[in-house]
Amino acid sequence: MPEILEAEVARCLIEAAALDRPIQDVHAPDPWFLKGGCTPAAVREALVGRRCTRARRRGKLLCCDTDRGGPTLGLHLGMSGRVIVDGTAAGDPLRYAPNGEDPAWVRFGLRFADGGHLVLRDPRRLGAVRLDPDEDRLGIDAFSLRLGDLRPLLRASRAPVKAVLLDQSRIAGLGNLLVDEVLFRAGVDPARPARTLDPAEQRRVARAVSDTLRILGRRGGSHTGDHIEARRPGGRCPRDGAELVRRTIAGRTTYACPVHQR
DNA sequence: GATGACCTGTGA
DNA sequence: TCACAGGTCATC
Repeated sequence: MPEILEAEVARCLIEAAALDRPIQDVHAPDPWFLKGGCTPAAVREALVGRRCTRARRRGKLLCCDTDRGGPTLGLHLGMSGRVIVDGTAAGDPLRYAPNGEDPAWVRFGLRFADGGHLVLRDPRRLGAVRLDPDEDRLGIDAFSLRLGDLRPLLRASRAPVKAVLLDQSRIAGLGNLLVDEVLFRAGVDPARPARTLDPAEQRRVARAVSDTLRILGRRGGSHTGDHIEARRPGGRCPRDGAELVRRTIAGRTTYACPVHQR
């Protein structure tokens, strides 16, 4: 599913292919998909005639600024959303999500005056579009997370370390798969109360976040982790061969190695 | 901070 | 036919 890596790929696609093209029409066939109280008519009114000037990202949220004082268009991919510009989709096929092309899955689109279009396709309908999203509700972007940012977050919480890493208001961008991969690499049990991590473990987690984003980013997304293939009942740890333990932590399915994640 | 609802395609 | 996947939000 889309996490920060998929969002970044989508941002790059928008930046490369959708900026500075006048918006001629807005396609919003699914009012439910529009959040923050806006309607298809309001979005059309706000965007038609403008151009996107910049594509930014904070965590998993895509922000497209528009010209002449227009609103920022916020796009969220939910768990199955993909951005498509002129028929080209960003990134690899998604795991746990359909990858077909059913037109009914198009939840939102911009048609440009030149005839091209930007589309958000989301079979599961858990994505969202809104105008002027509140970006400050999100914490520090995971790409810029440093040990000095992470340490106080961990020290301040009795919740499982996994819950802290998943909390978008503290660290923006990490989803279920990336967090499991990070803790796998760091050798830390996801259920450990965050504040019980010692300085060496804090360092390993901070390092694992940046390593994981860099390495999986190069490989092509959050579904390319070392840990992912073992992510099934009976799966074995690729590091030491132990059978992974499946639990629910922070409300999410969690796989961890009972031998080296302590 | 934890839990369940939201939504729907997939695979058993 | 049904459990399950998961990001986010409302509610406890």
